[in-house]
Amino acid sequence: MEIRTRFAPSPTGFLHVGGARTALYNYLFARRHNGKFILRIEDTDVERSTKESENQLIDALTWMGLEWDEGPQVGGDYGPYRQSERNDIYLSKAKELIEKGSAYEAYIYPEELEQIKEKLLSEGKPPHYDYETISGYDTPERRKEYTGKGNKPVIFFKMPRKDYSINDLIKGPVTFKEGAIGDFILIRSNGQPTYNYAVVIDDMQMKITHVIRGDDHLSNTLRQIAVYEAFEANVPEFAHVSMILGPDGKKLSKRHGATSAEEFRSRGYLPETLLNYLALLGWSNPDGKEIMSVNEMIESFGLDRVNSSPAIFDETKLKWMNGNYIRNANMERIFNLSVPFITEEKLLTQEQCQTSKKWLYEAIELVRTSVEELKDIPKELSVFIKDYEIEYDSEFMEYFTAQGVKETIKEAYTLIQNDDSWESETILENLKNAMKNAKPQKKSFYLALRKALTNQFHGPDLVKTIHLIGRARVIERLEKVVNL
RNA sequence: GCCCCCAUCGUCUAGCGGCCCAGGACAUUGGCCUUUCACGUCAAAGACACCGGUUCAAAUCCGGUUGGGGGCGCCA
Repeated sequence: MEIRTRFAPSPTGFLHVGGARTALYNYLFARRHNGKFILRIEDTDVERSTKESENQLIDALTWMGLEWDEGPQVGGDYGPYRQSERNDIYLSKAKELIEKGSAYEAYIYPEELEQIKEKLLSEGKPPHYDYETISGYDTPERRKEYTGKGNKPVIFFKMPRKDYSINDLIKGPVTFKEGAIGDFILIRSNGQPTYNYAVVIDDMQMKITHVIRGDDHLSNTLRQIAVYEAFEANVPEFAHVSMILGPDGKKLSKRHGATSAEEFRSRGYLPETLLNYLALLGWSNPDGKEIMSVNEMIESFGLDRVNSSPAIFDETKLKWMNGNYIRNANMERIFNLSVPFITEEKLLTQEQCQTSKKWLYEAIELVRTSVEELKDIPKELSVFIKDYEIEYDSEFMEYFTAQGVKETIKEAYTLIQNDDSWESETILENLKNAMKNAKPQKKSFYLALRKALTNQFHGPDLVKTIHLIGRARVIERLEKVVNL
């Protein structure tokens, strides 16, 4: 049988990292078994769903390379893949359930439901609806009055009184005792299906074999299997992945900082970083490998190695991993990805980036070793670009007045002035030659020189830095020190 | 209140009864490399929540306690 998984987000915001991980696991599982990965948009909540966030979701998924075989944009044999376009299906299937005696219409108002619940709660009883109570409102007069106002009846599911259990692929056996929940709504008064109903209809019709989703849906599973059974349909396998928590151990939310794939993207995270990190947040490769390509993940992915305990989202490791990927990625790609950050910071214009591409390329290649997010590239680059007022502070003077340093800098100044080639190799030669006579302590000389040129004591390779700052500015700055 | 889930270094995890006085990765600390910083590299420190069982033997199995998370919507 073909393995079919789905990722079913509701378009009510950005793509949360938890959702991204769920999508990843679904994708990996499907690919691992040569199955299909389906994207379905769960937009039954007309109030909160927006086309804009649907597009955002699709963008983020595309950015991560999580290609779906069926869904919006690509179509498929089991569409439509947007719940808002499947209303008649939900309605007709609900009618089926009514005929089977598993569901019933109710002519009740939301406020009345609320009252029932409050009353039960105040009596110390669980706030569950049941047919006996709800049908009490179903009188001929009531129907007339209710529909007279243009209302459509709400359709309730009649929850069977029995135990249910599943064998979750991650959690293991889970049993829900009889009476855990009461009757629940299938179709709202606005004609829209509720989540717990629509999911089942869709998963059934889309022939989903494995439902891999967040832990927060575990309790919902009870309702859902009841609906499957009412249709006498096969229940899919379930795999509930644990939540992602913030550093304080609470469910990861916006107050913890960046939580969406988009935010990480805009900070200069590479998609492979996010994918790799998220894969490891709850799953481990059998041979302990940590840095993995998506293909390597596909080859070794299995639900049996997905951890059942919640995980804290640790940006520290994410950052390290991104730095690692930035250093090892193709340089041309890093160049192209860096340009937007550079122009955004107004460090250089788009034109400048292209006309001095060779120079910029070299500069980025040099600073990429110390960067963890691409958004830090401009800051690192500024030392080669901006003009500095050099402060000849006491620390500088210490190095500058050290034995032989001043003379060597003078000598270097002369040699550099006569250097027309301006290649890193010749710059290095010049510096070495400059040291020959006065023989300064290497460290003092380089430190003084660096400070005189960049106003900093730390930075990337000095020779390359000199090369990148450019001959004119180097001479200009050297001139000042020499005349000190 | 009721139901469900979870519990190994600070963090992510390996471990599925003896190979574990618990292994790896990030972070931390120290060394090396180096003109500095970074990278890289080597090393150190650092955990089985607690209490009872079962067993010749438990991080691993069972029960309880505690702690954490999720759910109990005409949200998904």
